[in-house]
Amino acid sequence: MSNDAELPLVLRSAYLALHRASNAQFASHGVTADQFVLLATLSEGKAITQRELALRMSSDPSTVRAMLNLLEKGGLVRRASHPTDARAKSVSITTAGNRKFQQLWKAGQKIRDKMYDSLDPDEATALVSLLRTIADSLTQESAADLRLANTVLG
Amino acid sequence: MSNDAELPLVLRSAYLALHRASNAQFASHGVTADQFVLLATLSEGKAITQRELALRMSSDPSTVRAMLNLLEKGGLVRRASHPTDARAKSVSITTAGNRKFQQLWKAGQKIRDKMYDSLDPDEATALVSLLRTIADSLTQESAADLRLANTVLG
DNA sequence: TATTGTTATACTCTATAACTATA
DNA sequence: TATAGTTATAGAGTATAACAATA
Repeated sequence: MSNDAELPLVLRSAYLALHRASNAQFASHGVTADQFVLLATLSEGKAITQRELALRMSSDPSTVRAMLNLLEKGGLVRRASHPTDARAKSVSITTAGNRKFQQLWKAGQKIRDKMYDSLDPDEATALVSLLRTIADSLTQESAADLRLANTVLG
Repeated sequence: MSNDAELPLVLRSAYLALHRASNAQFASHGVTADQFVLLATLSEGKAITQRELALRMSSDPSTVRAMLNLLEKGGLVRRASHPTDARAKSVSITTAGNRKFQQLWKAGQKIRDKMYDSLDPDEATALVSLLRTIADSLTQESAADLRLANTVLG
């Protein structure tokens, strides 16, 4: 195995460390790390569709639905019919959900502090920027992919 | 939500993009992204215990066991009794496992290329280093944690 | 006493495919 | 024809606790 593997592997181990720490921190609140991300995505207040929610939190509609079912049971989230598109649902966070999110945000401060304290401010900025670049490189269809798609589709 | 959330969220989205791309790429080989990491960890050839395997791949013994059961069924991995510690198992990759790993390595090249091509060489180096720092900050017990443990334990 | 691994168990996230109802 | 969401279903990873064997 060449050292090309370094970046993927360390990306994985950094994320898993974050994910574990978050789950441990949120467990006593009855919420998972991924559910926290969903609540955070809704916490700005605007109602969005399930599809958009999935997109924004790097998930997929089927997974989001399973998560919403759990969160709705706990009264943290609400689904209403969409005002203009009868196919769509309009998902929003409830008052209880917002209260829960505030608690979770506090509970997670220790974790964010650990991460940011380990870096200089400019390093943190650089890291965010580099991670965004990586994420984009993996989600954008490459030129080669598009050529292939055109070939296949005729 | 303050912008403290940026780093955790972009770390998550970069990792999930990598994880999805890897799973998609490896699916036709009948292997998951996480199983690939397990095989990669064993690919250096040396037999290690399940506990050490779990540690090295940022997993836990129970999960590793479930994964080994799957991989052993496929003949990619082998468990033998440990030479000096009768409690432990000695896990190693089989010839078929190594062959599979070579295929997976090739199949994953496209993904690694996408990541590395999006960065300057020095940016890639910096990113690896920063991610390592983050991962360490989250796995090391903090001074505060240790003080707490001492208090609790008396 | 502490540690390695197993067993049993449960839950969350993930994902695909077939379906409906709308657009 | 394409899209939003549901349903059914399956599998993979995660994690905890109780246990046996061994250190």
